[in-house]
Amino acid sequence: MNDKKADILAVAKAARVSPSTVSRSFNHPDLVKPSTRKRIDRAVRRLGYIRNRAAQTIHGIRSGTIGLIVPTIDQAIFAELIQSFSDAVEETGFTILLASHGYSLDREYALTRKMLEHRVDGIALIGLDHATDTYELLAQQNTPALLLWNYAEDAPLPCVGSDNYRAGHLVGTHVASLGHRHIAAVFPPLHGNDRAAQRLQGLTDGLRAHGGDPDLLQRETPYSVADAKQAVAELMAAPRRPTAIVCGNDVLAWGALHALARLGISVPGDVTVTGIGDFHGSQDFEPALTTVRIPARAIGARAAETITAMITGDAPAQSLALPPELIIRATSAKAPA
Amino acid sequence: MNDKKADILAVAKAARVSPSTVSRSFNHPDLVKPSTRKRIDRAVRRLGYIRNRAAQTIHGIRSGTIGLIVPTIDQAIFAELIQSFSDAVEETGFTILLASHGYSLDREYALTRKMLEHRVDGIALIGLDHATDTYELLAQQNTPALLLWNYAEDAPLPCVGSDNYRAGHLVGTHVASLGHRHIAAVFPPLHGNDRAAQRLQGLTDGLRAHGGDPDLLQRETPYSVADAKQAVAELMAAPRRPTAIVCGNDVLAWGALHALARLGISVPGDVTVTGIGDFHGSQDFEPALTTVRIPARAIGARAAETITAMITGDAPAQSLALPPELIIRATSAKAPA
DNA sequence: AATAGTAATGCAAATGTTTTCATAACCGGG
DNA sequence: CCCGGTTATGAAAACATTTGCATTACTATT
Repeated sequence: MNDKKADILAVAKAARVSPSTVSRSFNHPDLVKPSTRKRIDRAVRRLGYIRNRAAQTIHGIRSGTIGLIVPTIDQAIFAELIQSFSDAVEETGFTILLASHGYSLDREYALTRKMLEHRVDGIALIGLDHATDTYELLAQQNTPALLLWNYAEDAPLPCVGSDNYRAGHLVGTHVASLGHRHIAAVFPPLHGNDRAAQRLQGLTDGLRAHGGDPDLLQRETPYSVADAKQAVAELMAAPRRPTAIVCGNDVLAWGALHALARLGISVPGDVTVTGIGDFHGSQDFEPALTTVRIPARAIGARAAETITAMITGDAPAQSLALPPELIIRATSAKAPA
Repeated sequence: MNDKKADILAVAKAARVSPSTVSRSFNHPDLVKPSTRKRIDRAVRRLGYIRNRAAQTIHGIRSGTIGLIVPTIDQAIFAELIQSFSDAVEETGFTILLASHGYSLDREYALTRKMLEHRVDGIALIGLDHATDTYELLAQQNTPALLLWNYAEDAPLPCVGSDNYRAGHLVGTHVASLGHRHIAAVFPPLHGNDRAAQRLQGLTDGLRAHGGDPDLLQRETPYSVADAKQAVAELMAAPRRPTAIVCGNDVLAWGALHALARLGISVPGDVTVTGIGDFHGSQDFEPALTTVRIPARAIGARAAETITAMITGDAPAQSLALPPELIIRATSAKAPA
């Protein structure tokens, strides 16, 4: 109704008390007499007053926001992570300031700055690999910061996530132990994506660890079912077909599976396919996908706990490893003779 | 380095100018002499000063944030929408304050309040169906508000999206025109989800419009591949099998397709399957999914344009309809005789 | 060299809260 | 009825900026 937005002074006047009392009635209700509190509440409702967090924030009071900077939102797995992080964080009253940088570490730096301008109470980044500027900025501003998704003992900041090297290693040994020797790796671009790079490294080490020196064909593919499908179709058209296709993530694996279905190639009879991630849907794919489970929901939830604890100072910053787990389903089998 | 965070006064002192000049050097650089600007910049860098948007905001300056409240993030289609909205919005310098309410309109109201406390410059909600409290709040605070995803002429606020009734209608007439008479509708829960409800209504109207009174079996299923797969498996075990399964969205359709693959039922030979949404991956599914395209990316981008225009006052608020489009691929065919 | 005009800067008030300290109101006991 | 002790409230300073107005410093013109 009123053109000007109601402020605490207007409420005070309407309730015939001082601004201080109104403020107290919000922040320390027990300090104000129930009857006046009621009067204030009525005034608040009548004027449609909404507290101004910006004004509180300049008093050193927490802004109630946590910055979350991700490479991209539009990916099954990050969506799941963001969801669980956001849920857990909201429970403690925080709101998320979200931004995505599209795998550019420079943009990530700029976004981090912007988050700090907004005086977020904490900030979470995906992965371990960030611009040194970003690390310096975070260190200097001493805003609680947390790395999500990856885990490494020697990370420069506390981190909550899975060891992606280990995830790759798990599929490497699995595939090698099934006797596969001609293997194609279908991975997303490695640039600015430490997760993928580590998985690939783990994979090759895992394959080698099992003895022999398997023939590993590497194939870089954008993150999409369509691209993976296309890539695998080409792969199978080549003279020397791989007997196993290991994919950098489940989406790529889905693409591979569709390509093979289209070509009438039997999975896992003729070729083995594996993913990494265990996204929604992989379990119920036909055939069900063998993959490595990265516990996205758990990571989001635990990360939220960790960062809120860092903010409130309730607990010291503490890294947390949520181990990946090999899940053998119906797309992997012994290599054909 | 410094324990206390640097403020504009510290910068002013370090650059031996007044705070006003520092402020101006940020906001109206043309008003300050290049040489002093340089001096200030050096001081800023040396002290690691970061502007405090909270302090600016209480001057009526925009907060530079836009609130986005969605039912859930962890869904292919919303993730895509959030991504494109966020990209477009970031381009104009805004940052997104994100929250999800899990299909509870009460929580949505509470979140809206919280966003207003943060003094977002604008606020976007998904769908047309909201608590009257929410509408009143928005009206009273006269914060620019926008409804995303759905389109309706008579919406109580400007909206940018697709007509979901029409989307349902498109598949209804398509399926009916193929001669199907025994049809199963696999839809998510309708409660608090006007999109799904409108699609279903459109579907039944579309089916009827084509003459005859087809036998429509309705089946409510949570939003997941697993649940849909299960539901369709049960559906096909029943004595009287449907010849077409129309799904409320593509994820459900994927589940249906997997169930049918598992049962060895031919698609589209024995049964037709349709989705709604045209998510990433539907095109490359094997067989490729017949669906209705809801242009999520376009909606996000146009919505971002619209709301930033509302905020800056550059253009009057304007609803925008992005029409859904029937995409016939490989999962739909004439009903078997 | 004085002056007008402009460019650059500083001063101080204002923004919407919270909080410390001070004061006023109240309550029961002597 | 007064007094000590709570309990409830108010006044004013503080928070980190921006901005209108005033002032100072230049520049160019006469």
